Amino acid sequence: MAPTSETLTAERILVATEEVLRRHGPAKATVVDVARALGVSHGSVYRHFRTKAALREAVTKRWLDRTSEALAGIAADEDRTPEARLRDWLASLFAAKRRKAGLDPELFATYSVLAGESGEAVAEHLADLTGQLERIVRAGAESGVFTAPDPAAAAGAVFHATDRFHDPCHARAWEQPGIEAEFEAVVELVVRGLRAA
Amino acid sequence: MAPTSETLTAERILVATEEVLRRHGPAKATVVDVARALGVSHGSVYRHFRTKAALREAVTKRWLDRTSEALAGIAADEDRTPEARLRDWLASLFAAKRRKAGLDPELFATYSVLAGESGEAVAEHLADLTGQLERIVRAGAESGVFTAPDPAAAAGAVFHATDRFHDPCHARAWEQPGIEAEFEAVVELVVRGLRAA
DNA sequence: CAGCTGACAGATATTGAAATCTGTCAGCAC
DNA sequence: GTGCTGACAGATTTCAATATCTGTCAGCTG
Repeated sequence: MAPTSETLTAERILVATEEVLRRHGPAKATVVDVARALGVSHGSVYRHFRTKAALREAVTKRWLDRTSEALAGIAADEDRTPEARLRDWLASLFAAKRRKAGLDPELFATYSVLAGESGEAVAEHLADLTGQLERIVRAGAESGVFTAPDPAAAAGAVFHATDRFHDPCHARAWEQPGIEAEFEAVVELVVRGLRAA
Repeated sequence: MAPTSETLTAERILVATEEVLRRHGPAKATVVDVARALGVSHGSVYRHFRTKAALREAVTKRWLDRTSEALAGIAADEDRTPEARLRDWLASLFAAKRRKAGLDPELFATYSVLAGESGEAVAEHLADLTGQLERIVRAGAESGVFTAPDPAAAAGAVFHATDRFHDPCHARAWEQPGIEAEFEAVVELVVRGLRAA
């Protein structure tokens, strides 16, 4: 790593940390590695992040936020019907997770470990995602195509019912044949459950 | 362990293995330990189980079968409505898992590890459970209270939609406050999804 | 003085030698 | 003969010594 002479910023540290995690994996990535990659002493890294855990959590947050952004657009697209948005949102979430897990399993495993450590960042991320779902469910309830006395609870139920297709602990199942059909069947069941009686 | 002079049977070995697993955990339980507990040489254990993996799989199978049996009664109770049976079945499965995980977390973790190793036994167990669900769904479809063109697929969807409440990888969530409400919301969504349109 | 360095203490990880385990099998005992 | 033993080879695990890492801070540098 060329020790560039730019100012050392939190941003540059995060980029370098991602690279170190990609190369070494979560167990072997050290703060010293990150400092070495940046051509600085490891003491300097601690000037920007109080602990190694904080650094890892910041990296995790960036990674999770990237997923949320792509989905926010679908949730907010008021031109489409709530059911179409819901199906698209769930399919996009599943596709994104599956693609990441399939393309670079080691990196995905790395981030899964990080996510397991970063309770706070993950909780925020999940709240963000169910918030997006709630927006769709609420739109459906208001236009009368969904029945949902409590849109927040219904959004949570939809999210949990599709856990198998977005929770990293099920990543191995995403490569199995027939997973697409399983996904379609669950989405069908969930959408039917939301529809106005 | 008293070296009883009874004949060495597969059954006795399995009981001893469960005890060793309970005491030592999955990582440290050895075939030598099992033999020592029985007061025999470890060569004798290999007379009944070809490999350590086979022994562990047999123990896992017994454990899984115990869960299935309790639920089979609910699924087969033709005197009750399909919806009542379905709700009861799902609640019983969740309650059983939660109780086991909460009562003795280490033992539960032990069996979760074993289950992760024993692909074959687990696949059979899952097929058994979805078979029970299919029986309930089919009864509902035949009596007209459920709409399910493909009862097997619908049963699979119900099972996967409730993954969060029976898959061991979610065990930590089962202790959190509000999990009961989450469960109720998902079951409600699923039951509504099955009901005749 | 603002930002960085590098040495330090205590905690954690690595390493390689020694101990234990898995799976086999020739032979003992009943 | 049937069922068990115990020694064995190769693989795996343990353990303690060694090395590295985390987090701090006094002091250097520009």
